[in-house]
Amino acid sequence: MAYAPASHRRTSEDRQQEIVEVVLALAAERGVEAITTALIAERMGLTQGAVFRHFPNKEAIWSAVLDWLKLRLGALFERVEARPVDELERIFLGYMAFIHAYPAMPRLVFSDTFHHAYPALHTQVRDMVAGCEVHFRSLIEEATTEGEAIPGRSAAAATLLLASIQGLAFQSAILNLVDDPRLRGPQLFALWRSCLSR
Amino acid sequence: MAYAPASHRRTSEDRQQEIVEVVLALAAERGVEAITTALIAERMGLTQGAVFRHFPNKEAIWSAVLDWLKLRLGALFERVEARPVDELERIFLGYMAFIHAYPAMPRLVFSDTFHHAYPALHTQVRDMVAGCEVHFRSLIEEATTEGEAIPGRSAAAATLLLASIQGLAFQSAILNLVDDPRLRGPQLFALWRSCLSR
DNA sequence: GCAGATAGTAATTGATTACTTACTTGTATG
DNA sequence: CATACAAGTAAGTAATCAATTACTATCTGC
Repeated sequence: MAYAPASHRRTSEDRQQEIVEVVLALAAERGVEAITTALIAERMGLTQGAVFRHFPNKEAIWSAVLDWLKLRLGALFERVEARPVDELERIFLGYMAFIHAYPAMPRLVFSDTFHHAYPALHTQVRDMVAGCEVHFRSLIEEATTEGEAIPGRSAAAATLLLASIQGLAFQSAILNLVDDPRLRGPQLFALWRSCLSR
Repeated sequence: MAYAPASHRRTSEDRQQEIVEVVLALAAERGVEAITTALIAERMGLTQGAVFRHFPNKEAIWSAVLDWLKLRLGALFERVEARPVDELERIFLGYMAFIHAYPAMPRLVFSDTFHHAYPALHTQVRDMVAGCEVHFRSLIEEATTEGEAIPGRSAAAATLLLASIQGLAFQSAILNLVDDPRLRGPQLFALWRSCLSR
């Protein structure tokens, strides 16, 4: 009777992907806090209860969103440039572009609420960030062996690079203090690079 | 009958200060999300309704907490060192100490929830951060005129310094990835400084 | 074409939480 | 000492929201 037409009926797999997309869009538009199962359903043209046909609970939704983000961000870390410093610049600029395209990511990652509500997801995020720093450090050490960076600075340099990414993400996605982080990227990376080799 | 003894009765001014302290402690222990008026009251040995004798609503509580943080952080920006780079180092290390002492600050400031729920407070935080960057930049320009920094880098250098503070605050207060940011401070500042003067 | 299985609805539930209201007690002051 | 006010209680309210339940329509494989 008041049922949606047949075309509205999709597989659970499709709906799961759709929910992830809707959550990313809603987080970008209205923030992480605003995301309720009712709002997700409304965006999809479904009723609130239908959401729970595709995910057992809200934590599972966040987990799927996190998986999606990890997949996308993970692609950024596949080696492209031969020279390690070029590779670091590519990743840095890629991060800026990602933050710009998906403000939901920093908003989710910076959400204290999120980390307290879902300890398992908190651990995932922490491991992701820690892994990123390790990757930076190994690239910097590679640069050191090639004579492009002076020795003994790789740990601090990796921390500085990672922290500056996070700080810019905060200023962009949370504070709306910088409209497009991509514009700041090249200048900032150049400055960071100057403290590597001198 | 079940009333608290006379000693428990205090002035509203005292209670306001007490509520701010309790909120800071609760945010440090259990995160920003966990803070409810019932929990605040419990910590003070009062009933939940009593909280609203001292603040008209929850936004006013957050506003008072923010005022307290601004007062404390503001003190950090009073000029102490003669040489601008020393002054920058003092502020940087002071920030690390503040983050360590009051994890509630980054948790509040990074909270997307907070910024969406209270636009007026969001603006205050944004202005605080923007002001901090301006202050950094003017100190760096001062260093430039004294020949301690090469020209044309003040804006990027200020952004890099501020962003690295914010990134470390995130790693410390949200991710629990670094136990004591004060230990990382000197090394990071030294690295940042090296890119000022080349 | 029929028998599951599955995606959907509609309504409800139970927990949480900011805020209110009516009343009570302590305290300072003239 | 009386009294007015300020700080507190106790109970309740209205709204929100994740999750459940009982039922229904649609698709798919045999």
